[in-house]
Amino acid sequence: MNDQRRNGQNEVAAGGRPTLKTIAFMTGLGVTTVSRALKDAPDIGEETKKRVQLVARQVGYRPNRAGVRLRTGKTNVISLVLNTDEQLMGFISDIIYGVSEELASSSYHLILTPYSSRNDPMDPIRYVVETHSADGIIISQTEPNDPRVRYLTEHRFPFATHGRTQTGIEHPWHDFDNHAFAMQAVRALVAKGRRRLALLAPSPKLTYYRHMSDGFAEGVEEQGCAAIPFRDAWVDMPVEQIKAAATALLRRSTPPDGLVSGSGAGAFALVAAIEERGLQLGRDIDIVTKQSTPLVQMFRPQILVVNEDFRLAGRELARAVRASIDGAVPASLQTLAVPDGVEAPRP
Amino acid sequence: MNDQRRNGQNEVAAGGRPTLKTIAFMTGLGVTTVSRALKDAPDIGEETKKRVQLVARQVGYRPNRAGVRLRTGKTNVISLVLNTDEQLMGFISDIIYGVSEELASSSYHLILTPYSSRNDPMDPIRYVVETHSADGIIISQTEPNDPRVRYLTEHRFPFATHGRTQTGIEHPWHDFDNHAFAMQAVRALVAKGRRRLALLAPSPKLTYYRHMSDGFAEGVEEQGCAAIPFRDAWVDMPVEQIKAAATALLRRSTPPDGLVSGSGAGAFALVAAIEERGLQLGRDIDIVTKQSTPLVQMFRPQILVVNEDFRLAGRELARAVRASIDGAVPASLQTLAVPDGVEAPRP
DNA sequence: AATGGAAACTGTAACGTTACAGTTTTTGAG
DNA sequence: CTCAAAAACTGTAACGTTACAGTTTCCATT
Repeated sequence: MNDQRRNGQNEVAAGGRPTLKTIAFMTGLGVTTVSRALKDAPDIGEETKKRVQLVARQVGYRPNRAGVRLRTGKTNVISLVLNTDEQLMGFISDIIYGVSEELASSSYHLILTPYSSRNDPMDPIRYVVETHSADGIIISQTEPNDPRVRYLTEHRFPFATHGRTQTGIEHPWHDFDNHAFAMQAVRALVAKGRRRLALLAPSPKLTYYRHMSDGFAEGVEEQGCAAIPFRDAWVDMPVEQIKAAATALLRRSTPPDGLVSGSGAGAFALVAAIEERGLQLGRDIDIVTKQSTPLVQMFRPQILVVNEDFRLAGRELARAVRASIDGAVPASLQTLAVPDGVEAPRP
Repeated sequence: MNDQRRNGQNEVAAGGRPTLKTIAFMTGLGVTTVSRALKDAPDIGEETKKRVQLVARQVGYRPNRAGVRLRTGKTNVISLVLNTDEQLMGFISDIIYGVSEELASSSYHLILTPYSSRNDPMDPIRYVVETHSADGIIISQTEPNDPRVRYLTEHRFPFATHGRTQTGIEHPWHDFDNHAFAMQAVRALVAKGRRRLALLAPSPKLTYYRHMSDGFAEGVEEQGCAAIPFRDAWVDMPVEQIKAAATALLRRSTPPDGLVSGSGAGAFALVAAIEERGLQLGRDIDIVTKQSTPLVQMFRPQILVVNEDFRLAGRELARAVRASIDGAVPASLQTLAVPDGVEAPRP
């Protein structure tokens, strides 16, 4: 606390952590030389570099982030912007873990920037850009005409999105091929003899709503079967509501005999509605669902699943922002995860 | 990039964000005065404070974090240390959201410090303390004799734990009363006429394993019914394994007629095993489970649930570290969430 | 009119780092 | 032997902030 003695030449940084000054004193070199030696600059002698690096390791030197940040403006931070109103979105933790995994081997720290739907989704974005509290941003829940993408592009602020946009802007993104998923799902259901299909899609304001809906429509067209509209239900609403909508759907005079669910949680609601109605999975009706954890599948082995790997998404997103920060061109930072195909029911 | 013109007096910070210097120039005051005026110091005139604060608002001044951090040593960051190997731990995102909520109104940023079980759980802790990359730490998965708690206490580094310890150290924590949960569960099952009970508990190395097991034992004793050991299965293992263990349990010559599950995911595995065996929930057997999302309950309305609020946990933990950083005594920063009681089956 | 002291304000230095513009030493070409 | 140039190294300043030690101004008291 009260560090009385001023150690003029600051030898070993009385008690505190070692700094460049500490190493400079120990090696008899200048602070600048030490700094440059540690970053392997070309104008420092080989022998000197070795010596400096050895001493740095011995004293456990770690550059002071505040010093670097103040001097260079680089924060070494990546911000993950999240909507904290999400219910039940368990996969968020997988994305976070994926991002963490990818950043672990780098000098980047991961910072979470939350926002609530009650506020403007632009708020957290503006905050990060204006205060420069990170070098790059990862955003999710991308919309076709996403103002965040426009803003970040205009401000030349590095970012990557989970999901594509239709802004016409070339930006870094990672996405799951929901078009392919829906088509595969339709084909798998038709292969099981199902002819009247319905899709539990994502919220219409998100970009991938179109992808999945289009894939579904294309599959139905290709297979020549019927598409039954699934009204007023999206994968990201509370499961009770999905269940209610599914119950209504099954009560129709001509109910579907095949369902496609855009999320694992949604599948639970569908199964619940189906069984409450006295129907039997695999006999009267079939479900193909996306899943990120084997929960549904373990529970109802008859269910058909397509796996979506959110950890991978996290890794790809982190990789993309990093490259973007390093100046890579956006077009080279777009990756699409292609689904493995529909997994057959378990024995 | 190449900012040629040196603006000696730095009026409005050529293009960049405003700093104290900017405001000093605009008000004709000294930088020190501006700094002190903004933090409402006693030796600045009222009139001056008003003027400075007005100008600061007008130009959108935000203190530069790197500057503050370098000068004062305060990072304004709180680190949440997470094990990224966790499978299926959807509630993690709720804790994160809770922490975020609590920090949103403060100057703190939330940073995630991940680690893998393949490494030493001490690594991330040491990293944060040694590099001082945060002012406080939140840790979870607390063990009875947790070395992290010892280390942080020895280093006088502010922290809060999700779960208690048996270290004898007074430290800030938040916990759910798992003892009470287990007792309530037993009573509810007995009230339904169940007499042979088994508990799906957490991993024995975690502190709350004892709490839950003891509560269960006490309830069984109180109600004078039988406890059947649930071997080799814990709530945090893959659901397939839990299901397998549950299946084995139900095959015993004297199977349980009442089950207590320490997690919502675990309950799914139990239901799966029960139904696969041809038993019917609510008729042949009952389950009481903790849940953080209404997934299980919506799916099987017969199930009895006790709610655990992880957002609340996140908020309490954030509050505790914050207070700890501000110098509050640990004993005043310990909160126990008492369960609301067993929720009756839905109609 | 002198003086003590409170109130209001300010300049300097320092936190740890790196860009820049040198300076010294060594090397080798002529 | 000179001298230019390359190699190796260094000091200063600055990033934005705040602690500290002043300094100035003004007013009440003697």
